[in-house]
Amino acid sequence: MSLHLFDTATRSTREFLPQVSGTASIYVCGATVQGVPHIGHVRSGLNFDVLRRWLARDGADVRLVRNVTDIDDKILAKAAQAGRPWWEWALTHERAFADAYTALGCLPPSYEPRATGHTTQMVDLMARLIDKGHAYAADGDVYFAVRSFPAYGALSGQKLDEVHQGESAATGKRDPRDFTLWKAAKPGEPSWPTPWGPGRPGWHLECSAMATAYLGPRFDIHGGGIDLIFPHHENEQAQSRAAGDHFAEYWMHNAWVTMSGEKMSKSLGNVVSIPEMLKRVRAAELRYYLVGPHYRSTIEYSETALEDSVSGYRRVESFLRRVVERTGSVSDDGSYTPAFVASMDDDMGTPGALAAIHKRVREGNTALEAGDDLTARAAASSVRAMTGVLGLDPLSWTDSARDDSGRKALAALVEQLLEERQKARRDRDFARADALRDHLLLAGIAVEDTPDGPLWTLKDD
RNA sequence: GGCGGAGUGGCCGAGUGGCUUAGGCAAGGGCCUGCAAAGCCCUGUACACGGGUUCGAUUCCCGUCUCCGCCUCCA
Repeated sequence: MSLHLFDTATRSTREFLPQVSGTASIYVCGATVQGVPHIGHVRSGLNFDVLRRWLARDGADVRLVRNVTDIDDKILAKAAQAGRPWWEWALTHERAFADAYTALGCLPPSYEPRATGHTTQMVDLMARLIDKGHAYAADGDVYFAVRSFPAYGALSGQKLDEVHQGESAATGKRDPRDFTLWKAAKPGEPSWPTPWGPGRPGWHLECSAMATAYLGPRFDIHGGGIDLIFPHHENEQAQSRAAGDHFAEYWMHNAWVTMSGEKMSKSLGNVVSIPEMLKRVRAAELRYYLVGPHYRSTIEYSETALEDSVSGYRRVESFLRRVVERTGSVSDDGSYTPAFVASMDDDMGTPGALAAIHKRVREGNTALEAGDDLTARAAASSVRAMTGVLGLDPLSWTDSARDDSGRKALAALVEQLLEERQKARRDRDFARADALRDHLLLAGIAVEDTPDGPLWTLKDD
C-alpha cells in the first residue's frame, strides 16, 4: 500500500504518483497578510507541513511553495485606516504569520513568493490568455471570459448557470460571472505597469503565476483551505488550463477550525490568535491538538478538548522522559509500526497514526514496569520516529529548553532538595519528606517517585 | 436556488456490512506506592430519527430532522 490522497477534483482517494518519482511539488495558498494569524490559519500550514514531512521521510525531494498575498483590498483598507503604508502593514503581518508557523514547528517552505514580486509573470499569463481569446481588457481591468472555457466549474462541481452573479454590473464585464485578473489603478493606490494600463494583481491570477513560476506548468499537489475551492481554485485552474498549462495533478483541502459552531473569522469576532494560545499551552501541545483530528474534519474549538489533548501529549512525553532518565538518551530513528504507516498512507490518517503511537507508548511503559530496558528503549525510539514525522517529538521540542544554563542551575538546587527528601524517606520521616515535596510543588516543580528514584518536572514550561 | 460536508459511548475523535466494544481524556474498581503522582490491568457496549436492501447494518439505499461551509474577501 502506498500513499493515497483524497483529491478534491475527482472527489475520490487516489494513489499519489508524482510527476517525477522520488520528488513531490506542492503549492499551498498562504495567507493574505492583513491581520494576526489565528489557529484556523495555522491549521492549513500544519496540515501541509505534515504532508511534506511524510513525503520526505525516506529521502524524497519535496518542493513546497507557499505564497504570501501582500497586496489586496483589505490590506490597503486596513493600512489606510491605521495610517500606515500598505507595504509596512503587509510585512508586519507576514512576519506574524512566519512567527506562528515557526513557533508551531512548521519546516520553512522551499520558497515563499510574494504577489508583488511577480507581476511580470502575471502579465505574461494575461497576454497568453488574451491571445487565445480567454481574457479581455476593459478600462484598464482585465477579465477572464468564463464562457470561453467549457470546463469551468469542473473542480468545484459548480454549474455556471447556477452560480450567483455577485459584483456590480457597473463594470466592463461581458458576462457577470467573468472574474478579475487584474485591477485598474485607482488614485492613491499602488500600481504596476502593464500593456493594458497600470494596475494591481487580482488574487486568482497571482497564484497561477507563482505556482507555475516555481513548480512548472504541471506540478503535483495544490492545497489550501476548503473555502478556496470556489471560486479561487476553480479560477486558478481555469486560467492556467485555458492558457495551456496542465497545472495541479491533485487538489487537497483542509477543513475549518470553528468556534461556537461557526467558522473562525475576524469579522465574527470568534478568533483565537496564535500568540494568545501560546500563552496558555505549549506550542507542541497546540500542534498535537490541531494535528490529532483528520485534516478533512472540522475541529470545533473548545477549551476542554484542548486540555484533553494536552494530557494526551504529556502521556507520550512522560514516557520518553522516563526512558531517558533511566537508560540514557534515545535515538529518534526507530521504526514506524505497520499500523502507523497504513494510517498515514491512507490520506494522512493522523488519528490512526496517533493511536499507533499510543499503543507503542503503552508497550514501552509495560516494558519499563517489567524492567525490560531493551524493549522500552526500542519502543521509545520508535515513538520518537513516529511523533517526529508528525512534528511532535517531545524530546526535540524540549531539548533546547533543558539545555539552557538556568535550567542547569535549577537542577542542581532541586537535586539537593530531593536528596534531603530521600534521606527523610529512608528515615521514615514522611512528614518531612512531604513538606519538601510540597515546597517544590509551590515553586512549580512536581516530584514523582519511580522505582528508579524521584523524577521532577517543571509544571508549566 | 445551486454545490458540498456533518450528526458515534460523559467529552474529544477514528472506523467498519457480521471478532476493534480504534485511540486519547474523564470516571469507577484493582495492582503498585509510606502517601501522592505516574504506570499497568479491568469496567462502561455508542453510532440523529423513520423506512428499505440483506442471513445480518452504526457502516449500503431512500426519506425526515438538525447543524455547518461555499456560491462576495477568507486557511
